[in-house]
Amino acid sequence: MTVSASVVPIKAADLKVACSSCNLRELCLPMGFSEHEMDRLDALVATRRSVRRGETLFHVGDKFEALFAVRTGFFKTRVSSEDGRDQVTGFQMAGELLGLDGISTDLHSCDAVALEDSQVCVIPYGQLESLSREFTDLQRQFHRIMSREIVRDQGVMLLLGSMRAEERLAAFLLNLTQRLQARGFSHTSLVLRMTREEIGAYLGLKLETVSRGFSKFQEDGVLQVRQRQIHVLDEAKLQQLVNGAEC
Amino acid sequence: MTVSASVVPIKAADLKVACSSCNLRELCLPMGFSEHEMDRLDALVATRRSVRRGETLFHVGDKFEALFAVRTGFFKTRVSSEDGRDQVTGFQMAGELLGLDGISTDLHSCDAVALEDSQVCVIPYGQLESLSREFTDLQRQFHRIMSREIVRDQGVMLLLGSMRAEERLAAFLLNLTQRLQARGFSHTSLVLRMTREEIGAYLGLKLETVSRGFSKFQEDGVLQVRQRQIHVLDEAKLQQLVNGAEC
DNA sequence: CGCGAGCTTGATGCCGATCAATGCATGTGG
DNA sequence: CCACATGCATTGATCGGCATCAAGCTCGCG
Repeated sequence: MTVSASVVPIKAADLKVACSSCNLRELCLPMGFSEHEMDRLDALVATRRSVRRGETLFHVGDKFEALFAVRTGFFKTRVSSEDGRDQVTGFQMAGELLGLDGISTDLHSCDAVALEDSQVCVIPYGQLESLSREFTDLQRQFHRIMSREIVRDQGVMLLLGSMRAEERLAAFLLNLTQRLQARGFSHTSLVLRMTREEIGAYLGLKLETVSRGFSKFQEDGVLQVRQRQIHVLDEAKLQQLVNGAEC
Repeated sequence: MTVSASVVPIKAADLKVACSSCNLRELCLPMGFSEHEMDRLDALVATRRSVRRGETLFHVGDKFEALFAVRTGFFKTRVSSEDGRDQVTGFQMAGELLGLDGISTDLHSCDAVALEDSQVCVIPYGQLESLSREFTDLQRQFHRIMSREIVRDQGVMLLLGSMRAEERLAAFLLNLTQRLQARGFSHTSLVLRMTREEIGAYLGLKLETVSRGFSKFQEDGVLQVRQRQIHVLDEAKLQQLVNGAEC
């Protein structure tokens, strides 16, 4: 696995960035752009920022100024209730956008926490708005990304509102493998970047239930689980589990 | 295929509409616009559509062409899993926007169903995009609305993932009364537009649990419930219930 | 080596689902 | 007007899935 556990000594605000040469350009904001548009985007996305494992990219209440595109690494976003329970609202990997929640009130409404040492591209929001008034394709792509997030959220609501523990876990794993596959990784083998507890906080389950789920899947020959190393042995059955299939 | 509301006797496609004279203008898309901008928006939002109670404004898979602003009436949006379980993803009232899910793939990803006879303003999406390239305020307001939807969804995830039945119900009721209050209605008295089953499908509960919740609140002197007519007797306690308060 | 964070596994209990019966309001046709 | 059907809501009894509580276990790391 390409675990870039490399220590990031510099705070890294001035690294040269170029969407046009980024290997995520077909997944990220510039999806399908012409060369000219890509150049303009390069001017917009001028800086990167490094975030160490365990640190937050932004907190609830922070002023919103920019969106962030994950370049390397892995994040979770989370919201909390008054009495301290948190809900993980998503896990973000390379090419995915963070910070859309902040547009609404100019303040972030969730925390974004790096689950491993990560780098993000900083997209100053005011400039994105200006540029998207000029470039239809950028405007369109940006709107699609926001809408996609809304559709994703609908899926999570369906999961949380109507699925049983094992169904949720199966859906979670399939979603991860599909996104990893889109990034050129195996769709049968993955390393979880988050703890059982974080998976539980995402799926509305306790960590013990998540753990039992993994064990059950292993017994049933659906997965091979070794700590955070997961091998999908029977993808079809995993898919059946997501729907209402009995065993 | 798009049966939708085509059965409506008065197709109501040619009614004259004007955001500038709409009493929802401070809640809806044109929030805070200048007179000039309002005129341009009037040109954009040229038609209305009527939807009868029980009919759908759009279905999963319908081509996305326009957003809809609720003018009168009440809607629910819902998504369904393979095996037929549905999740209600939201309830929309006057001044709220429907259809944002469709931008992502040009196809709607949920159903929007009228819970009572309703009217919506039709906002052709292509035109909205064009106009928002010209008017910064429209662009900004539109982005805020999408972002607000994402933030709302985070709140629903928190509810579904971490709250108990009565907390969910209390949160639901408070949310409704607040939105009604913003529209000039009483915040202590409301008529539910949806069945217990629909509330349950939104909150991830069965209708019996919702019913028991109402009864419990009534016993505790928090609510007075008579069918769908609700009176909030103790708003503070309802608020406590939303947080983790033992009672 | 020993510590601690994270994980697994078992025992028990509770919340909400399920099953079932009844109540209540509205509507419809005789 | 009544008889009856229908859709929605309430309430009770029971059941089951997941939370909770409680031990150990594993592995990475100082």
